[in-house]
Amino acid sequence: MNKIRTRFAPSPTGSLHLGGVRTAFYNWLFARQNNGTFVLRIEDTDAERSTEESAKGIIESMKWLGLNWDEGPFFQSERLAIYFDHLEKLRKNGFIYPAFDTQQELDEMRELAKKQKRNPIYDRRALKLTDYEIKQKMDAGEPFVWRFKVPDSEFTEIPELLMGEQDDHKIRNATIGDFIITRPGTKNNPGMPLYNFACVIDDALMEISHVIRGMEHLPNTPKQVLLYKALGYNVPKFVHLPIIMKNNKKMSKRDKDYDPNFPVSILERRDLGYLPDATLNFIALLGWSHPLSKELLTPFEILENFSLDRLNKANPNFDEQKYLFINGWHVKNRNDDELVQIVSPFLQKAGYDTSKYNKENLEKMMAMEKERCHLLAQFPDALNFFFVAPETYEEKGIRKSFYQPQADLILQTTAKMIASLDDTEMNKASLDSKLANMVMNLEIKYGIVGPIIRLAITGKTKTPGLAEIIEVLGKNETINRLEKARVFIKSLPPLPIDEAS
RNA sequence: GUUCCCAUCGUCUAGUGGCCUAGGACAUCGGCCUCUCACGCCGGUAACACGGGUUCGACUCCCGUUGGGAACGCCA
Repeated sequence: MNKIRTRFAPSPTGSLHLGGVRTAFYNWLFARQNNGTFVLRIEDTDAERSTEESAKGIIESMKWLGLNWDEGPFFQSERLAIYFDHLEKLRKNGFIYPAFDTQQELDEMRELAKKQKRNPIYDRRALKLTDYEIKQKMDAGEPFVWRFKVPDSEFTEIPELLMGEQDDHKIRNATIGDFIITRPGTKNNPGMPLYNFACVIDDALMEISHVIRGMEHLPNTPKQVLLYKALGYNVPKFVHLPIIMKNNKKMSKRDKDYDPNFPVSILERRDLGYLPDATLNFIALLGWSHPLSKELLTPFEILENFSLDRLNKANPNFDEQKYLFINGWHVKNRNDDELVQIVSPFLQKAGYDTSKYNKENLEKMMAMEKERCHLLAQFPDALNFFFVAPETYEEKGIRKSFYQPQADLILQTTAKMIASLDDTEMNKASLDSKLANMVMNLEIKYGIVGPIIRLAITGKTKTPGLAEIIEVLGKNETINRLEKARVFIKSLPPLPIDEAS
């Protein structure tokens, strides 16, 4: 059996998007799983739209995701000589012909076809040109493109593994039309190869065994099959993946109509605090399922269980809530020290001085918040009180807690209790019992005491447990904040009568 | 419009003729846990688009209808 070789072949006309990630991932999985080879190829024959920056972004994205490739990255712009050799071969063997039609003529043809309610198919007018006419036009320097002459045979068979009938499906050649394989050029200045042409040559030369790509390429496939055959190359197997939908239309990088909070660009997701493993996990599930329906998976578990015959054919819908949920799961399954590494940049970006705390305390913060934060970008807000003492207190909390008649007493008692602690008692376990003791002696319910202390030291009503916060915050800082809150409470105006109840 | 593709809870899906009074997950709604929030746990609501066949039997096979999507570029 021949070796499995797959490829990911994006065009560098923008950042890598989530749909592309799935294509890349499936190709990567299939290659890795079969001990095959995964090739990265940048399809940059469109000089106008391609940018070096995009290519770099794609490569950076692939690395960040951990989708390592074995060969490449190849750039099509560096392989032009190869394409022109093949062009010459096709020309010699009579598979292609030059067409001098102008843009306007083509537009008119399309217009007419639309009016006649049929598919716009080239009418082969250029084929009627005599050799003499062609020579004259070429010598005169008229620009032309090369068109592939679709054979008269009735069908083109596509070796498609996923879509369509179980048997290879067949496309009627009459519906294909003589397609263009090069951009306009002149006799001495050949035009750049077009997608269908360059792609086939590269896939053939790189001995790609399985072309796994989005469904939008299905209509290109019969043309490409024809090209493989004309060139005398083996036709690979094709797998056309259903299209990922968002709000009932194709999720696309060209669609400028999307919510900036939910970017399609993978690098932008990374900057929002989505994890590579989570992204791969979520995206893998858009069209594939684990044999035991497991859904929270590491890349390794996906690799172990992936198979082409568990692919789904219907277009999946991109569900942000599920992506977020899966990200949250991966966040809370990270080790605390790993989290310190990846979360610290987010804290620093928010202006917090992480050097205020040692590694151990930073890890404790991660432990406190990792079950609460689904995105890395949520950590700064969640941990802000560790870096900045509260300036204000949550309005709701003030009414509910600080207006309690015993509030000042509670804070005073807490401050005294903390002050009495020696360093060996500044840990979660003893703090928990000291706090419980104190509450017992106070003869007030923890449900009242807790929120008051919490508000005083964090300014917030929703935080992790008190003991762990105090442990990390330290003795002096905690006492300072308690005293500051007491001052604040004393300055509080009396509660309006109608709210006093 | 033409060609092609697709069709199970709101969403992602399991299901390859009897195991299905259709399973799981997200979301949602109750409850438990609890110093708050979150996590976690328990439970509820919720789907085989429709119509014909084939068959002893159809979510599963066939045909049609309807619905959705993609392509129709001298982009990839």
